[in-house]
Amino acid sequence: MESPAPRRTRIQQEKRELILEAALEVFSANGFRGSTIDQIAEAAGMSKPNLLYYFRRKEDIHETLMQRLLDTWLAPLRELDDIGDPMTELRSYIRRKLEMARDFPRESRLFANEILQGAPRIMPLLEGELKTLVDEKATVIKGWMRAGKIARTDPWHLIFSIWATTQHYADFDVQVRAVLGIDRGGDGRFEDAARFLEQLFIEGLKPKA
Amino acid sequence: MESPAPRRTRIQQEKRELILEAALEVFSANGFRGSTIDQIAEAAGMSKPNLLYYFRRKEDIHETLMQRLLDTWLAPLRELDDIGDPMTELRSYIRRKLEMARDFPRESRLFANEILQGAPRIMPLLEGELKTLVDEKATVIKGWMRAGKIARTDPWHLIFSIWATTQHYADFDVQVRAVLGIDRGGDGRFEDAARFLEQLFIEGLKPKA
DNA sequence: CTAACGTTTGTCCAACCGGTCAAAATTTTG
DNA sequence: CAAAATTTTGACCGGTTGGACAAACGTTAG
Repeated sequence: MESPAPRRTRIQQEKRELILEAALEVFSANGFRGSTIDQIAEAAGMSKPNLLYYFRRKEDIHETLMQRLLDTWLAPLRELDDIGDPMTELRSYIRRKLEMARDFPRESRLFANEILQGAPRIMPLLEGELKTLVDEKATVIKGWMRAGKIARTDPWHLIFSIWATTQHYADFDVQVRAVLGIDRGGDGRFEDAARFLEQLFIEGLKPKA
Repeated sequence: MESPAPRRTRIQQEKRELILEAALEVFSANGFRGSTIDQIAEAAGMSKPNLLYYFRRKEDIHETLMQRLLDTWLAPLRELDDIGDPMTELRSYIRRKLEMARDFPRESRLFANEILQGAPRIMPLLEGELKTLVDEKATVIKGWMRAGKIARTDPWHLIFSIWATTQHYADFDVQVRAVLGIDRGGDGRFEDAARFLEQLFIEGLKPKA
């Protein structure tokens, strides 16, 4: 499956890292087809042929980026665990996801771009790894519902709604800022969002009687 | 501002419509830069020069599409009115938005694509028309809160969360279907989503004591 | 010093893409 | 029918882009 241990020098590691950082910047702002190798090379401070020495094809950069992305992107959901108090667990999950939207908006946009285009390069991962993980967590949530800890609803759509509301602040950032205006669209918007989402989900999921 | 009444023949009207329909299909699937005039022309069943006879530049097609889009896209929010019961109004708004995600996913994706790229072509509209409309509706919602009809929260973020959760089912459709799997990812997913969102928002916004 | 290896760059190419143009085909009008 | 106006197309152009390549540069080890 994977190229077996591509044995790389320290310089290669560093340069590849530099390129990936530059590519994340460029891809997330312009999409895959909207980005050129030249742009990435310039952002990484090297010539185009030099960049192509480290990544043979434009697609290779994108692929490497996507693979790394998925791991870190799903980390918060993996942490959602059965041991703590359900409401607390959900609140932390929402907070962590919102923090990721705030701290890693480029990653969020890269991912959104890929899904919007129909996920041509990561469809197997969605149907495999992602589905498995979500199904597993849905079972956990169902347990909480059966135990009367949170209100009964559809766990899958609950997860979707958390993804949607939190990632919205990364993917639709320009719209959020435009609507909030100069005064309310500053750094405080994430705290406002956190307060609102916490209230919405906590109240919306309180077990009924 | 606008070209004054471009006096078009019936054929021109029809062909332009045909092109716009084809362009919506192509743009929403590949983004602006990811789409070629040839693709659109082929989807519209005509040659590239012929298409360029009706729209001089690729950007003109996109611009026309975006202008039309915004009107229909904001219609549900415009309908949100002060006269009815607040909870009923909000529930209808959510339902209408979700129906739009179901019935016009291409429009939703076109819009998402534009925002993701930083909204280069519609920024003025976001800061102008859209912000004005949202501010106006936020005032209405604030009135409901003061009257004790719904819980007190941030009206802007409430609107954002409705946008995010409903449009998610259009923009991230492939992911939703991949995660739900064959059995649960069929046509019923919108009804499940409607039920879940209704519960989340209704319970989450019930006035406290 | 020099051979070997890894790195960097200038140059080039073929494919693609947005858009032009003039001529041909078609439709409309008198 | 014939002239005028509109619509359609093939051929073409200049700029961009992904990628190839060989030569140059630098570094390390014998």
